[in-house]
Amino acid sequence: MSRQKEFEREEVLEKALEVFWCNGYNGTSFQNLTEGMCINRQSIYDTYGDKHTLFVEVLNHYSEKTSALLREHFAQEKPVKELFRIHFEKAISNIGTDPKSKGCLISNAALEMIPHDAAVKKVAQKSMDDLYHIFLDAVRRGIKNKEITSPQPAEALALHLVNTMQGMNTIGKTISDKKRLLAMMDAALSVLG
Amino acid sequence: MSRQKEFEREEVLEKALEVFWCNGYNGTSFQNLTEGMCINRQSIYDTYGDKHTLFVEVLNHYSEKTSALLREHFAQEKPVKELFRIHFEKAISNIGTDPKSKGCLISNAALEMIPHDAAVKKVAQKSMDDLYHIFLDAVRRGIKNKEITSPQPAEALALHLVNTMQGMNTIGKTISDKKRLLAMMDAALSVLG
DNA sequence: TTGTATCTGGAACGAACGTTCTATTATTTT
DNA sequence: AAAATAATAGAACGTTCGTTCCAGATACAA
Repeated sequence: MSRQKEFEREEVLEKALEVFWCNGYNGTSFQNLTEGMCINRQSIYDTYGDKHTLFVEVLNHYSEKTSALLREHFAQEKPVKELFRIHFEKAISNIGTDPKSKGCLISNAALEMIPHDAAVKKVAQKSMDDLYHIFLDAVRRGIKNKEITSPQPAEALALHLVNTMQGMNTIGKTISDKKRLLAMMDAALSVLG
Repeated sequence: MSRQKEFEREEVLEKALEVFWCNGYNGTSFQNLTEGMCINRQSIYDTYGDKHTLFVEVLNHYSEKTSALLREHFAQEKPVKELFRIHFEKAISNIGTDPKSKGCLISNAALEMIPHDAAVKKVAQKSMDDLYHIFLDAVRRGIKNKEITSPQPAEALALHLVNTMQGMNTIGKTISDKKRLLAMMDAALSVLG
């Protein structure tokens, strides 16, 4: 019939992700995209639609990828509290290391575009909900194992941990001292008992 | 000598604040500003300089105003844990009520403009540091009073509370269920002991 | 080979952007 | 009255934006 696609849809999507992640939505121009994605302007429109459509697809891709990784992480047969500790430590180690301190793409998009953008809000809600339920399952496991002794309900503990993650995304922009962040993490995790 | 200023510098600055708060920096056009500030385009340039200079002044103004209010709040002679509870409850009650869920202007600016904007980063760092020290003083008071029994160091507890505030700014964009947020707050505050 | 679809480069579109300039009117002090 | 500053309105600046159109080169299936 016809010529085949020469680039992998997903592969190029991740390049777009990188560009949006560095500059935000409004801060990213189409020229930034063509340069970063290494394909022609017209090919972007043909394959992904306009800028906003592309951005929403990028958000979805990012959300699904990070959720899958997180599910894998919490599927490990280790003590739940250790799994949380490892996860938070990873997040902290990214803060100072990442020279651009990009943080979480979804949170960045949420703060930049909600409440003006319904599509972005929908993705962000879904992503936040995924994160919440992964944490909630882990917390419930910890309670069942009697690892977690806090009298707080599992739902509240899970949401607290989600909140702690999101908070680190913000204060990581201005605080890069890992010792302080690790001590803070200890305090936040001490809730679990 | 000459004609007097007809508008109050600070008063109009707060109008600019409202506009930036609703739309973010990149999302705010100069036309938005002239309409929102109710003064002429040229008067803005004459009085506040260009868009970016104006924005930084707005950020500083907001930071100083909120810090002063917070200092007042924590100067009250009430149990420290109650003061924290009241403060967090206020933040939560703003989330659902505020139809635009604008959140904290500084955090929004931080996530939108850091790491590209050094001036914004500086203001955000100062603002975060102010918040931290107000919380830290309160925590220390609580420890001295033996209200706070947690073995965690005061610095870690204070940073944890700052982090919880910042986190709420993000998850408030997607979660408006106050019952869940209040339960989360209970979990976060339970760290204090 | 022919038809169909893909990729590329470049030009062009109208619109919006931040900013500057000019001209005019208004208000106050010397 | 004269001088100086403030405020207003409107036009214009050059850029950049997202988007569209076009023409030609390329690749593959029928």
